[in-house]
Amino acid sequence: MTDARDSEGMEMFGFFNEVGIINQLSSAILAKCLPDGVHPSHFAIVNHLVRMGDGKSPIRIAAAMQVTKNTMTHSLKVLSDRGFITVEPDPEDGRGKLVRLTEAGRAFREAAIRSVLARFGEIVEPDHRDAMQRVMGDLVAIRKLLDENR
Amino acid sequence: MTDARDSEGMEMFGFFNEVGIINQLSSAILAKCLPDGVHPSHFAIVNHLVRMGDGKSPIRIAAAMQVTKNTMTHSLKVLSDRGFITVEPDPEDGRGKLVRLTEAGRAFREAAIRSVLARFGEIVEPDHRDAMQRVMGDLVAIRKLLDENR
DNA sequence: CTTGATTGGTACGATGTCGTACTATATTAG
DNA sequence: CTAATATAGTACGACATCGTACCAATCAAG
Repeated sequence: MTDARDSEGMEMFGFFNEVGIINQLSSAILAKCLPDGVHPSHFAIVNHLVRMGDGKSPIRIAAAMQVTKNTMTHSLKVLSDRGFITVEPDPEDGRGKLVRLTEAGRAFREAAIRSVLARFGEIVEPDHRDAMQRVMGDLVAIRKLLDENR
Repeated sequence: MTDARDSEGMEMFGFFNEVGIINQLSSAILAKCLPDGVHPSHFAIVNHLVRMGDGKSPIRIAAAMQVTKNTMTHSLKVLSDRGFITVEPDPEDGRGKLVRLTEAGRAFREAAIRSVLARFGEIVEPDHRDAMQRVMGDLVAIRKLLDENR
């Protein structure tokens, strides 16, 4: 293995390392803004249903959230127990179910977003907003690449 | 809440979302390149010890890996059971321990890096390497920001 | 129509990570 | 020197996630 190859590889490791740490730290901050027992992944599901519309099947949500259907079954149970969603059989497909938001779910999302934006507003300065905007294009390209090679 | 603020917030969500997905997909790819039972976080510990030098305490490694000391205790047990490291009492501090790499640990790291670089070499093209290099500076700045506001 | 293959969902166990609580050692204050 | 505090590590339980296995319903081939 040549030195050139080695350093190329190390650059990739460095990139994924930074991404991992940013993900971990941002998730931790987000978690502190949510009620006890509500995980960032649960918030992400509710947020997705508000933005993309509810009445979707668990497996479609799982695909959108990039988790397995097992995980989605578990997460939906948590959200259902909290009263944030309802899960009912799909009348058009005996195998499927349909997930719908409740008013409590929408209210939870509103409150969570207010809390999270307030917290990140304390932390993130205009420079960093610019940086995020600047890198988005490249990040999306890299995400798509990895997604295609899953 | 104004529309302007809303879109700013959504941009931040978008950024952290992309970061989360990239982290998840890259970790999944990395995991497939490692022996059964060896988690990416375990590889990261061994890699860190090779690059930064071993003979460190668990708590220092935990800080470097951005995990709790609980998690590090567990991970070190896995690595120790595999024979990749040794964990011995620190002769200079009765509370502490010192972690050292074994030859098997170094060999494991070499093999893992070869395997991972080969796999990513199949996937990542020069465009993407450039993109990673391009965004590194901004990512480091954002990571440091979050780290300071932990 | 019947059979085989595919798909949506669940059950169970394993694992990584975290939070709280605890022990043992070290450090500092008085 | 003694007492209070801080630090390193472990024990235990909780939880999100995954992989394998499984069931039920749909779809496709004949």
